[in-house]
Amino acid sequence: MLPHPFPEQILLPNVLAVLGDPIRLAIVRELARNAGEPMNCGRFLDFASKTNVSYHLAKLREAGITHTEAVGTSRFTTLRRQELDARFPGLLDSVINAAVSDGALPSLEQADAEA
Amino acid sequence: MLPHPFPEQILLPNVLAVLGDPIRLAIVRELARNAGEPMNCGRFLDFASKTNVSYHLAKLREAGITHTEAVGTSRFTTLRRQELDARFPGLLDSVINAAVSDGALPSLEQADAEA
DNA sequence: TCCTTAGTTCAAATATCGTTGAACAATTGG
DNA sequence: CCAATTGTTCAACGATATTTGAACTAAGGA
Repeated sequence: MLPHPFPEQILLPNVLAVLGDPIRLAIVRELARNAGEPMNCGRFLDFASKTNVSYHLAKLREAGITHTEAVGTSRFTTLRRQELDARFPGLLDSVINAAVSDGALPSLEQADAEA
Repeated sequence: MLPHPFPEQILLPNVLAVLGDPIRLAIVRELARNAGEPMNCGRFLDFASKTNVSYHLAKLREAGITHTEAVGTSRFTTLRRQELDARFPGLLDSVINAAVSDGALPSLEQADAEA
């Protein structure tokens, strides 16, 4: 459907550069928080505008960090955990762990707890 | 001497963004290859021009990834391993491991073997 | 069919980044 | 003192990246 890089096309410098943005890091943390549950674009509207979230999700997908699938009018995004782990062992875990304990990143935790 | 951020000033998005550059990643890999041995700026001239290496080393230092100390006319740079490990456990290791097995990055391995 | 929902695409503006050469400072050695 | 070595700083340029609003597509429901 949407273009996704093959595992061998996923490049370390690009992955790091794409993760090196607060909004994208917040999205990745949110994707990891309830691992496996696919999330649509609207899930991240607290982080940025609709059009901007779309831009950042495209960056994540093009870097090979996420997988996005169209279902109806929605697009469900998940982390490409296994592929990233195979290509760069331990990298995603350590980034997520660091991001989870980073109070400076935008978060949905609180809003979620209230729901 | 030169300005270095304190550990609590080292920010995850910035660390990732700074690591997300092929030249800086090659420098970090080189610093890690013979861990502990401080290296001067000239050590990296195969990666970029003198002025450009200086620029990238400053980025690494300002992000808190490296420590640079002036000795005579040279400046010796090392990785801030312990501080980074304490702040972001496993991150540096996984990045270095991934970088080591990345044939696309510029390398000094061959030149070194001949020496 | 019409309207709403979900998200993308485009062009434009701004900002930031990477690279270069020239000029500079500081230390070392003859 | 003079010259070579080591590396930084500066201004400039070109290339990317981020952000925005407006226009657009596609699917679903009333």
